Amino acid sequence: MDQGTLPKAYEPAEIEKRWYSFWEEKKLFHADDKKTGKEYSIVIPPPNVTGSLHMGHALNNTMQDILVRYHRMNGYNTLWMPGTDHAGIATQNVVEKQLALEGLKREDLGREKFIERVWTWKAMSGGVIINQLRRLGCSCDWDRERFTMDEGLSRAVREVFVRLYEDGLIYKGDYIVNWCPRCHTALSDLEVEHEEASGNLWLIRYPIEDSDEYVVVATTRPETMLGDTAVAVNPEDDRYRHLIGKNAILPLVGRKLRIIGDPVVSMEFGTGALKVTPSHDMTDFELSIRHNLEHVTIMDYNGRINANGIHFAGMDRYECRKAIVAELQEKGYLESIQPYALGLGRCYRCKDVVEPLISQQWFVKVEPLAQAALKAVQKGHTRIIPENWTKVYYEWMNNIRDWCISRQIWWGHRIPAWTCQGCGEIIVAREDPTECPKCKSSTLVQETDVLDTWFSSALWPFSTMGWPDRTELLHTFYPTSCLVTGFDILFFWVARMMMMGIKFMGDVPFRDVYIHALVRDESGKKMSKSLGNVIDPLQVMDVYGTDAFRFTLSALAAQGRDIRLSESRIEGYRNFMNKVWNAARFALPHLETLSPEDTPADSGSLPLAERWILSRLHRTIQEVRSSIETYCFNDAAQSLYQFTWHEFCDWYIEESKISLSGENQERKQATAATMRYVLDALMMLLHPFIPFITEEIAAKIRPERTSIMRGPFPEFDPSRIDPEAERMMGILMGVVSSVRNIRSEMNIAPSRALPVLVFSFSEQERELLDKNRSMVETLAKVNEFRVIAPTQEMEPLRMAATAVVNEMRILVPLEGIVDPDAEIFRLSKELAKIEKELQSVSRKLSNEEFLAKANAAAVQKQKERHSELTAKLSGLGSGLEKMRSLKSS
RNA sequence: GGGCGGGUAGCUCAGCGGGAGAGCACCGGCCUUACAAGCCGGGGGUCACAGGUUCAAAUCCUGUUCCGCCUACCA
Repeated sequence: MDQGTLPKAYEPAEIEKRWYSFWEEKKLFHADDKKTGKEYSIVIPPPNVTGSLHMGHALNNTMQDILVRYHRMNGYNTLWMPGTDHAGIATQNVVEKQLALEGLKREDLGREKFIERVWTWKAMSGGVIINQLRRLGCSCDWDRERFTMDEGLSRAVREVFVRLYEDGLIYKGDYIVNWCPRCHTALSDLEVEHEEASGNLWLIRYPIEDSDEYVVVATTRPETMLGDTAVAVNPEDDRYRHLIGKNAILPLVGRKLRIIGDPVVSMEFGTGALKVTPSHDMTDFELSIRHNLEHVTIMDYNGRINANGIHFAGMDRYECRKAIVAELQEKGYLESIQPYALGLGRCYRCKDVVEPLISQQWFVKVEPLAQAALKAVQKGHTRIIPENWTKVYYEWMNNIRDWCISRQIWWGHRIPAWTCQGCGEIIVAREDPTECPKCKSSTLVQETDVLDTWFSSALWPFSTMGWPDRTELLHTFYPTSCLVTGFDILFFWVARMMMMGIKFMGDVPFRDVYIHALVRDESGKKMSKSLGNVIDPLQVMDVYGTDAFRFTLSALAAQGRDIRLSESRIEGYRNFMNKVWNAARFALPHLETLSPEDTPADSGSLPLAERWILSRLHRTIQEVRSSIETYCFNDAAQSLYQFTWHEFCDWYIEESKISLSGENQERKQATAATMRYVLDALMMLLHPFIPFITEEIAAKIRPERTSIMRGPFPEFDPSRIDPEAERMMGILMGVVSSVRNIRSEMNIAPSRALPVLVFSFSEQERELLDKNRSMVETLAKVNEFRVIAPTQEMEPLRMAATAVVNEMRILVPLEGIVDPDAEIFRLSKELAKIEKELQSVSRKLSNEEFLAKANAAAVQKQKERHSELTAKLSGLGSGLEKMRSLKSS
């Protein structure tokens, strides 16, 4: 309670550090393995070990922390499972870059040494992002931290692979895949990023065998013609129908190409004739299966032309393109070149242009898994929030293609499959086999490929809890309560967790999936290093503090809309932290006289301001609770901001100064008790959003309490809702505001006290004003406050400014203070506004249909408005008239 | 090509059937001892455009247009 030492401005750095280590030390993040019946659990979307905290992480984890802290405060046994992802390609790339600095390639080390090197790297740098999450205030159960490559999780991966294989859901074969010539690995469809690029459409003449005719094909990749094995046209196409069944001759190469008819060929595009390159194009590959076409591979894994490429062999793909075009031109095969915007596929890791290539890969047959995952959402076992994403989810699940899970890299879970050198048998096993079960040969060669990183991530909700063992943890916390994630990994990750969870746990992995927005820069662009538009969350936290940052993210996180983050917004919420801090600085010294058990009395026996603030507080409690429970974090943040600043600080604290500095001990006590109660509740309400500052203040409010992390979160108490108090405070605040307005518009110095005269028809109102006169006097700086019934003579007031509140007429005598022109101007402006409003209300009320069809409450409301506006109009109107007549006399 | 989201105050965005809101910026006045990172007051918007439904539309429906994102085998 040493308010003297509280700095004037909130200084987050030391406080954040101190509280975080306190929480960890006291094990306050710990979840109990044992089931209590009231459980809440979230598994973190594991960030890449190579990662550094970016805005996406910050948003994602702030929301999780809000949910987790909220539930923990509400008495739930709450688990937030943390960990990191081994991020195959990304991590391998990082370490390879490091090696490159030493002039080495991974091949120079060999597989084993290289992997050792990656582990060393992980030990040194893998904890960075975890500590950054701590910095953000995340209340994860750190003792349980997992890594997708650790022993337990690797066992889960292996178990899943074997079972899927045994169930016939994993197969190996030669298929066309997306190949990254830079990373030397296959990529799944999802790992290819599509972008538009400017290129050309080359039109090439293919002569028809035994004729003078030729057919013109269109291509964006002329070099692939070396691998053509057919020409396809649409069977409906009158231009080409007669050619189907004939042969074309591949220019430069001389190979005979069958001309086939297939409906995939679009008649509108290009020339309507398609060159078919089964080994280097997805569509063509499928055509080749349908029409039983030969495969000619012309490119190697480095993107260079191989021996099938006649004299182009050895060239790089782009070099070859140039050479081919030149030769086609020279020999008269090139019909024309048209500029064309084409879709380019790039590797999501290294951004190199992906080549479709045929190679031997492992696949998961996903359709049955996807159908189950789809049904689970349809049946409501998992809710997707906001709902519109369910449609996207269905769409994808229905059009899903088999998942290529093998990657030709070294860092990852090695595929548990062996080929017997003796008989060729493929062995897939949980334990490393020593001999072939078929021919007993002991020369077994393990698959060199590793699994797609997302394969292990797909198991995350149960592998982290100890599966395949039936652990108590799984029993207690699976299915998890909620998954919080961005839509960018809906397919990569969420969909696959659904499939695997249902398959291996027999239940969905989470009850809710909350999909939040993306954080973009001010102009709406995705933040990326290459664009140079990233705002670094760590820097933001350094400058403005973690709480301010978290509150900003919460306040901006409206469902279904991306966040454009601007620094001024963060600054605004930093100011809010300061406001909270100073409210506490004000309040704390006044709470010293209270005993620990003092609480506000029942609302019936409290002074008006106390009844009012308690009523407002409980409305806020209700709003915050329901907003968090519906994932409307921005609404919760807004309610809290509004209540704290514009009700508690602007009005209640200001008003409390009167009673706190007064002589009435009982009144003083009531105010202090209420203030402590409200401030304390406010810290609890704010805690999930801004955990540090609230802990610090809460500890000063009640030093006997060690932490508010375990709650209790304030309960809504309907008996505190007091519409009458709200109405009466509304009147008083209206009077104060109108006097302040007159003062400001009339250019009267704030230091100058004013006399005020109020005419009210209502005895109850007069009593209210009379009883609370000190509030008006203090807050509006009034030195003489008279409240009278309108029957009494108003004449003594020769010149006064007029305001109307709730049918009360408020007069501020201005004689000798100010130029009447100013008042005439002010009133005219105000009257114009009211007239316009009154017009629209009158129009409604004179509309028979409105009266007949609108609901009663709406009509009643308009009637009330009408009388209020009429009173205002007449009050201000007569003020204006008087001002005018005084002026002219 | 298909799908989704969005166009509301100078900027960033809430609101999504009955009186146009917030933060920042702007204008005027205040160092009123919790806070100048503050206090008090103020100005500012045919809610993209056009139709329709309704007693009533920023809010619901249809169309147009512009922007963003996702997805796709038109080479």
